[in-house]
Amino acid sequence: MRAAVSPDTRLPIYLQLKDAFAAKIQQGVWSHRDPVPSENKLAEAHKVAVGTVRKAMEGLVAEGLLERRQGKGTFVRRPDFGSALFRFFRLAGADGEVLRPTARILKRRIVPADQVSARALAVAPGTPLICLFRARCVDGRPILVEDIAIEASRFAPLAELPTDQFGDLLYPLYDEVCGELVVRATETIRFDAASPRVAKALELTAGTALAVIERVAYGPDGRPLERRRSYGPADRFSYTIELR
Amino acid sequence: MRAAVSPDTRLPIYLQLKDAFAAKIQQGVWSHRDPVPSENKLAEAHKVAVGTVRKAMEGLVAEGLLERRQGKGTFVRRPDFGSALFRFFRLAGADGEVLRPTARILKRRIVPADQVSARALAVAPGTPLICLFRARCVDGRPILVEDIAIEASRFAPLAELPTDQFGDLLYPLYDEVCGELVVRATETIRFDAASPRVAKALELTAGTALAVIERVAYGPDGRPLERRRSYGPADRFSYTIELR
DNA sequence: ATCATTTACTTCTGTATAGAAGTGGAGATT
DNA sequence: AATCTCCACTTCTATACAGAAGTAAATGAT
Repeated sequence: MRAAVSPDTRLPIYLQLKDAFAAKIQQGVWSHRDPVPSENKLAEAHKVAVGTVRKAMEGLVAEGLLERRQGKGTFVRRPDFGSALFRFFRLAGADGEVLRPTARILKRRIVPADQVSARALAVAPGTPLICLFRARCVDGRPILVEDIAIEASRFAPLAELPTDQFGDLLYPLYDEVCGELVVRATETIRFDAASPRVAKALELTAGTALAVIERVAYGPDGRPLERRRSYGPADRFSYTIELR
Repeated sequence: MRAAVSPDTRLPIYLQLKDAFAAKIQQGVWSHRDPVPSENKLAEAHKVAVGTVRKAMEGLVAEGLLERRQGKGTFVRRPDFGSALFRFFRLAGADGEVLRPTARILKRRIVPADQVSARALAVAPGTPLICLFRARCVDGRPILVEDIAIEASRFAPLAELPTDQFGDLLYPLYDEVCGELVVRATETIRFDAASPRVAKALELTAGTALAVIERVAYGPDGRPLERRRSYGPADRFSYTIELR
């Protein structure tokens, strides 16, 4: 979120602290299993008052990077976008149970980035990308298909890994196999008619109305890691937001 | 958001304060043009420390009810949903200028609430509702049409007011003419094919893909005030969200 | 008259302190 | 062995105070 390149004196201390803490989280110095150092320890270590540490923490909590539990400690919150996409689509079982969609890689190619992908991923046009075509299924029926593009050099292991070993969730894979952590994403929703390729994968007829969700996922340093276009039938789409 | 019916002792002071302040905003005691009382004044008035007032304020700022400006004061932020709908639709002028859509009431009826409307508005089925059919236009061309339902008893003046005097924005009208203030809303997006009635009003052919945005707007006491269904052409629809 | 300074307000930052409240383990009691 | 109490730790609430920094108007000098 924050650039955090400059040492940033002249910024308030609590903001400097916040950046410092954010960096620790990004670099994995603060893991998500055990608590981060206590407010007292941090205050002492940085030679500031506890209240200042607290204020820095509060910012990170508000941004969703940290989570506080009274009596226990403060923990790194690891975001889980794995199932986030399915907010958009009604796929509750008949009795309202939570359905765990499975994933299958239909195709994997390595291609040079075109103009659009290059800009989305902030790389030079022509940079080699790993492009995945993936289906998300419930009860064996495809609900969603996705075009995924990641930079080949950052995700080299995924160019070789057998596609049937990718598992259902990509972001944990990115983390474990490539050391790339997704902390943030933007999504844009629009509507379109199904192309023959997508229609076939979704077992629909071409021209059917689709919801298209275009996501760009960012790493802790703010650089885009992945571009993903998800296609699903428009009549299953439903999304609620809250305005103030 | 908060129920705030109970006097709520045993809650932390700063939360009680927050509720108290929220009530002041809702009731219009704190207007949106001049600043609310300063932290010092409020602390003195409520016999608490300034820091406690501050913390209460911070909550309201986070919720978007207040806005602080250093050196000047703290102000009530009046939400403006008037143009919010148009976040969803690309209607930038060729040169990126901001377009001010106009509104025209096409039809007004008073009908008893059906099951769905009744539940959305939290009234008994059969309660008289004012139903408006409205078009939003840019350059004289309809971009959006809306079905609007409000409780006739709460909005009685609008049953009589000539429809050409409604103006372009409804919420200010609700406030000024009926004393009903919208502070919050939820919107649900889905996709559908155009019915003949809507298609005609939008000057499209029936069956065209539409984006349907269903909004329920709430007053300060948390009661639903308005139910609104907006229809626009799907190919102009585009919406971006941020995930964390 | 115009410009600079002071003054009086506001919110913002930072420190220090005290005790409440939740959590979990060590040790005593039953 | 099971339960209870106490203790050491955590975050949370609340207070008090000092000075920084932004804003705007009154005041004074040129």
